[in-house]
Amino acid sequence: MELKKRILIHDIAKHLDVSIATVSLVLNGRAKEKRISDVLAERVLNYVNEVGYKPNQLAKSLRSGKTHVLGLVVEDIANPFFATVARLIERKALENGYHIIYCSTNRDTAMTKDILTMFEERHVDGYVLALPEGLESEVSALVRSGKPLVMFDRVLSGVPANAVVVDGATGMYEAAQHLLAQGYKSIALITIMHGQTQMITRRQGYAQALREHNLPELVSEIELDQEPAQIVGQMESFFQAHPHCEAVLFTTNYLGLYGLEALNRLGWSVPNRIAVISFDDNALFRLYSPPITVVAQPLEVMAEEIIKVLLTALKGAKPTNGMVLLQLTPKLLIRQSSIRPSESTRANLK
Amino acid sequence: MELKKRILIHDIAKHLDVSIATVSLVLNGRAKEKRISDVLAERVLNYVNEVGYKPNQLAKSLRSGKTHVLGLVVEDIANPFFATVARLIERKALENGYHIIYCSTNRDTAMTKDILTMFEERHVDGYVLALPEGLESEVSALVRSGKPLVMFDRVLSGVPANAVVVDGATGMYEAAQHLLAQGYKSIALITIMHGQTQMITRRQGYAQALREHNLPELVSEIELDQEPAQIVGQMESFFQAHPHCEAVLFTTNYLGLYGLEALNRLGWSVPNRIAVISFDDNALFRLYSPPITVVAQPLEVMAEEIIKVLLTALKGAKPTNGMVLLQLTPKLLIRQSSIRPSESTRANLK
DNA sequence: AAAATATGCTAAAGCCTTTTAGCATATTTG
DNA sequence: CAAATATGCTAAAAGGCTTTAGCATATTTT
Repeated sequence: MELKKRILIHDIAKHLDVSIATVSLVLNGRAKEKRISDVLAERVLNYVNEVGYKPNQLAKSLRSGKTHVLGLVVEDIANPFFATVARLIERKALENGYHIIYCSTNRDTAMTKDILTMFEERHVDGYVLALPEGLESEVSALVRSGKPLVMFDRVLSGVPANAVVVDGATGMYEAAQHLLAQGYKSIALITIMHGQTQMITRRQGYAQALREHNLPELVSEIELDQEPAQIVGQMESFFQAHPHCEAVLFTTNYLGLYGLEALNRLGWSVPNRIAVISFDDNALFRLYSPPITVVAQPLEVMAEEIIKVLLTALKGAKPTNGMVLLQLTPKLLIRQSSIRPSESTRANLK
Repeated sequence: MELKKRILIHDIAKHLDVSIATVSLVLNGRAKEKRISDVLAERVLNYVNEVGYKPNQLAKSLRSGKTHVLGLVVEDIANPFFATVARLIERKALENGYHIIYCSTNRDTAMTKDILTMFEERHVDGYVLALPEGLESEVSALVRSGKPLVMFDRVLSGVPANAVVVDGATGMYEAAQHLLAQGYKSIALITIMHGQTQMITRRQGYAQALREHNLPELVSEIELDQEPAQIVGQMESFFQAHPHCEAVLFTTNYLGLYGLEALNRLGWSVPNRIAVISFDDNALFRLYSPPITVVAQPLEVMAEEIIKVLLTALKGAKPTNGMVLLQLTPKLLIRQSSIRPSESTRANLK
């Protein structure tokens, strides 16, 4: 009833009447280096192929210290931004023989600390991290330990680590300028309460644009640790409290979603009653009526660079090679939601 | 410059002047069973806590054969359906001390075969699988090997494995009935070409509803291995070729998306020119104008049941305990996109 | 022709745990 | 009081691989 026993390197060696070491060396491409004759190397390879021997990865890892697993930490794998980046990273990692083990933090610092510990226990070879705040010392320690590591989307302030981020300041600045150029004066920003670096820079872009035009800021900070319905409600209240508001910028895709829902409920039509721009593109924004103007992040490039940095660190032995800090430029995709209607249209709708 | 050496079980034993075995047994909760005195057990636990010793998971895994890692295979982690299920599974797995390693298949059978092999090499403790066709023998072998395994979303025909699926036939039947009840006669179905089981049953539900009303089927099968723009184009052609079509059912969320884009381009307004229902709910459908009627899958329950089945198999020793085949009932969420406009409204728009 | 070097391979240590068999000593039983 | 059983713990094997030091033999150098 038992299936045939798993074949071991020992069996290969025995059958070919060579040593285990020889088989191992050949299998790891160190035959030349270790002066195993070509003919023997080939004999080994052939037999291994023939019987379909696959080394036990656990044993390999235990001995070599390499697991060929990358730890991916995102805020929420169900968020299209992270899901898409994860998908792209996954593909490129796989192409290079690495597997992904992932966890969602849900912005919970304590839980994230556990996740990092678990990843360490599991001896992941490298880290791809989009972390909540409060893990500065942990990540610093990781960096110091020399483990390949890339932060993305956001960084931790004061932690000198490789990072691939998007220039949210410029992105938001351009978005705001686009609104200002059309004569909008009362432009709101809806952002989150946590001080993640990417949110701060996005807000700065908005602030600078308004400052240049001597216009006052109008900002709502949303506490995310509440039910979706409450968040929508909070936004409704905000809009109601600012009936003069003509345009609104959302700093993330999910805020944009909640915002659209809030505007729906209020019956504020877009863009007639209010213009809308969100950070971070996705299918919904593209297909919404009207299509939503967005600051699109270059996801593909992002994933590519993340993996590139990581692979370099994984291969290159140089420990203190200096950090890579890559700032990618987002792209304002102007769609209908931010185009000021003609006066006649507005009048019609009054 | 070097950080302090990682602490080993050996160090613990030495410091406490007990054997390694004792420490191991205590740490694995087998103190009682192996008659380690309570006082010693506590001494061990205290010291371990004090110095923060964490066993090397690789060594544990190698020795015990358990990795506490689950392999998750989905069609595309960037698809909101899979991303959401992944998120829910992840949470519950973590609660039970399991980590997730995942891969997207992209409907590529050959690549998926590799993925399964890799998972096996990595000695995952269990599998959660939404597979493309063509892996019947591989999965059968896995099942026979006794590895805990749950298929979800779809099954492989003829493979007797645990499975958690959604009753797409009933879901689509009800959706079609809803349209028929409103007097729609020419109802199209847009589905994919591949013969995945879940797609087949969804189509059957549609077919049965039409049959009961003696209405002809109107089906378009989309080949997914093309560019998005082409898919949209194909749907446009389909609609143009069937101008009498009054309503359309999409069998997946992404088909629904493409379909909405196609209808947009054609200028066919929903639901005035054509009623729309899609399988599988998500934020876009909820927020779209008009909101799209969907056959919503019970994602939370799904994830819960998947993990429940898996954990039972992981704990329970019984190898041939019989298979679990769970069929969950989806829910028709009627929104505006499938509500037949009054005659006057229609006339207005003519 | 002896010494040095190159060639081709292997023995065995090491990675860090878990787990089994079993050794003393103490207690109970007949 | 000897034999049986219980108690509390440990030595050592096992898990499957990588890697280092080094052993013969063959070839080249002085």
